[in-house]
Amino acid sequence: MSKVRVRFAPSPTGDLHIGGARTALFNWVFARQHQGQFLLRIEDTDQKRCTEEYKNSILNGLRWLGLDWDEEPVYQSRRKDRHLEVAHDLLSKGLAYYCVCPPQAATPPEEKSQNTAPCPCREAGHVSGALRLKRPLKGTLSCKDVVYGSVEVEYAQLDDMVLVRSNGMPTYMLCVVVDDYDMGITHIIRGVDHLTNTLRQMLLWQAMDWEMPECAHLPLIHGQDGKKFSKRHGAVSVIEYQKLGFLPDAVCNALMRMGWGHDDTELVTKEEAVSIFSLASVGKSKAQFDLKKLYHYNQHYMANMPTEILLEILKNYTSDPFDEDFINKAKQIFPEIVKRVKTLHECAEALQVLHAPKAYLEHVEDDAINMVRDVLLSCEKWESDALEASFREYCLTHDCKLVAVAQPLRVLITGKKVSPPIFLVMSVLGLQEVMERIKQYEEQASKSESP
RNA sequence: GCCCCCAUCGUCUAGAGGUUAGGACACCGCCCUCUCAAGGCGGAAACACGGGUUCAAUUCCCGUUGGGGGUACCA
Repeated sequence: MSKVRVRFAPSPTGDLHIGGARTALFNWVFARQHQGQFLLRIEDTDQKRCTEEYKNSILNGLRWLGLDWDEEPVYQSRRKDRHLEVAHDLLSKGLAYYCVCPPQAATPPEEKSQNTAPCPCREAGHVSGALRLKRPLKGTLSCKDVVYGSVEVEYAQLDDMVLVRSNGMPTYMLCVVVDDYDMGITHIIRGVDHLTNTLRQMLLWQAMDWEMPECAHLPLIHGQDGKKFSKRHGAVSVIEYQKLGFLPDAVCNALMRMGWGHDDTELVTKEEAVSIFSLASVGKSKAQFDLKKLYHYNQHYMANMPTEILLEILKNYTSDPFDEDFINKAKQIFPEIVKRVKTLHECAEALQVLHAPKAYLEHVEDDAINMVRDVLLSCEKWESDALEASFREYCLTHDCKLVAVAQPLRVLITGKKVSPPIFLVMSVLGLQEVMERIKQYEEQASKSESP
């Protein structure tokens, strides 16, 4: 087989969305696994809807996911002359004809049932209008899809697709085929929503006598209600997931597992997928995007990432100041933080224990404060285990449970009812900071008590 | 309307002509425990329905139902 060349061909009419990202990912994995090329083609022929911003957004989305592409992206809009050249070639061969019928966009669905009769313009010999491809009228068209198997449709069910609009602009159908051919694409991997398009485009490949690439259609991704994944289902674009604090590895893993499975493999990076992926093992049925699972993957990848790297990512993610002292302390409690958070956002929030609390969610009795201070001042080693031992000893001699002192302590130090292990937090903060926080609590408490 | 496609726990999926139908997320219980997590153990939870083929079908075939996609001089 010739060297694998696949492409991802987004239309820059919006950000890179989940479905597109999955298509790109599968193409990327397939290309890498065959030491082939993963190419990009920007389908920007719809002048009205395509923007430079969206194009950049899509490219950035791909970069963020780590889906690096080979060669310069192809811009479909810049290839108009070539598209027209092919169209005229078809015309001169008698395989296309000009049609002067009015556009059918407004045809009501109920009138479309008998819409397959050959157009009279086929033999009329018009010299202008919309250029249509002359399809065979009898027989069946068969597409061998790697995922879906053999898909057949009667030629009669298809129409004579427009190659060039009456305004002289080539259509998507023409552009795609010409570009795929010129780019030397060997495998077309895209969503099943293109299955019918593929069938129609085959006619064009045949008319030009070009060898059709292999096809693999991917099942669609749907939202929780089973409907097509849309804005109603929350975040749709990968950029939004980035903003929510997800890691690219987590998003890729979630995407990888939609429409594809490999034994009991749940955790798989795109790099790992390269060695075990197979187009043939892609499933046929739709998948619903599950946010809960994405949270789980994200927690996994955060917890398994080297602290330094994750801190660096976090630094870029938040606007919080990351001075040397903060980073130093953060590193110490990180192993405990990372078990408790599912996103970068939560992680940054959890790290706030390193700063004095701004508010207190519970009241602490004076007795408890005094007790805590006494024990703390009696501690000789300012270290997590030693601190805990001191408080345990206190509990033993005073016949109380550790939780009875740990909770007031937690509130005094963090202002919250939940936190990472409080003795660890204290050990990282240091005696002075801990004492200051207790003082802060008292000041704040006395302030709110006085009228 | 017409054409095409799909159908395993709530969700993502594994699976094979004969399995106690497996895993993961979520959920519930227990353990652990300074809180919350994490972790450990356990639990509930699926082959859409009806016909065939077969000694045997959830698996193969047909139909029904349900869902999805397409049906443009959009991409």
